[in-house]
Amino acid sequence: MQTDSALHQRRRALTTAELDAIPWVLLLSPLERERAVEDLKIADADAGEYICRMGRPVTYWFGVVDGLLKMSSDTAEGHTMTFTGVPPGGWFGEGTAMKRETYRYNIQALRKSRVAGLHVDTFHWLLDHSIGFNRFVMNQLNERLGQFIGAREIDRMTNPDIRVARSLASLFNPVLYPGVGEVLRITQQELAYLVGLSRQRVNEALTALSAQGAIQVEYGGLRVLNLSALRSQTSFR
DNA sequence: TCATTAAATTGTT
DNA sequence: AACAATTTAATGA
Repeated sequence: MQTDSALHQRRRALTTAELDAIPWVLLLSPLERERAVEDLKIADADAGEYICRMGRPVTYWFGVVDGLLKMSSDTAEGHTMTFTGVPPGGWFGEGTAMKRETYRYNIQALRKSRVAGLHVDTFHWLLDHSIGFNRFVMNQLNERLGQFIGAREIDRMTNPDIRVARSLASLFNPVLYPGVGEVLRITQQELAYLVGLSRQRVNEALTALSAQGAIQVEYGGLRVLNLSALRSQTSFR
């Protein structure tokens, strides 16, 4: 398996198309943008590869350009609990980057992904100079707080159909993951890993949601037809 | 560009 | 966990 230091060695500069996939770049002034873009690096991560690990010092603020990542944490009992998936357009680690602490979770690529990184020093420089950037980060923190509260409720749900629906809804969050759009590229196997269910059970849940008209199942992805229906999924069995 | 083949993903038991 | 059916990606003429 590749280590995150190997990831560092495979960095390169970004193409314009990749820059377009980064939601906060447009919020910067030309000067700020120049400095940020200069520092931005991108790397390909293979499936299963770690982007960052718990306890390691924060060196980068990361974002997903393409692919799908898994955010998880190792508990004291030795178990691994999955927090959430991170689809394209998602940036994470701003809380720990601000405090220059160590990562509080593991980030692992669920499939081959392209990950962008901004050095913490540049992250702080932007916080000190750019109002647009501050707005983005604040909005990000606020939105994620809401998502984590929602995630606690999801964990309490025993009904798999609801768990799948609510987890899907958070992956389709347009504020946190603007790169997703109408169709989320995710296989049923990947979703199963995220939700912690078998692929069969996920498939069953997706069929049910599809029958309700909330989503449309496609090959290698899912299309949202009714996001609020996914969010407000309650017990019906 | 098209046809063939391999690989990935899905639906079902 | 295993299977067949379907879809996509890769290959090479």
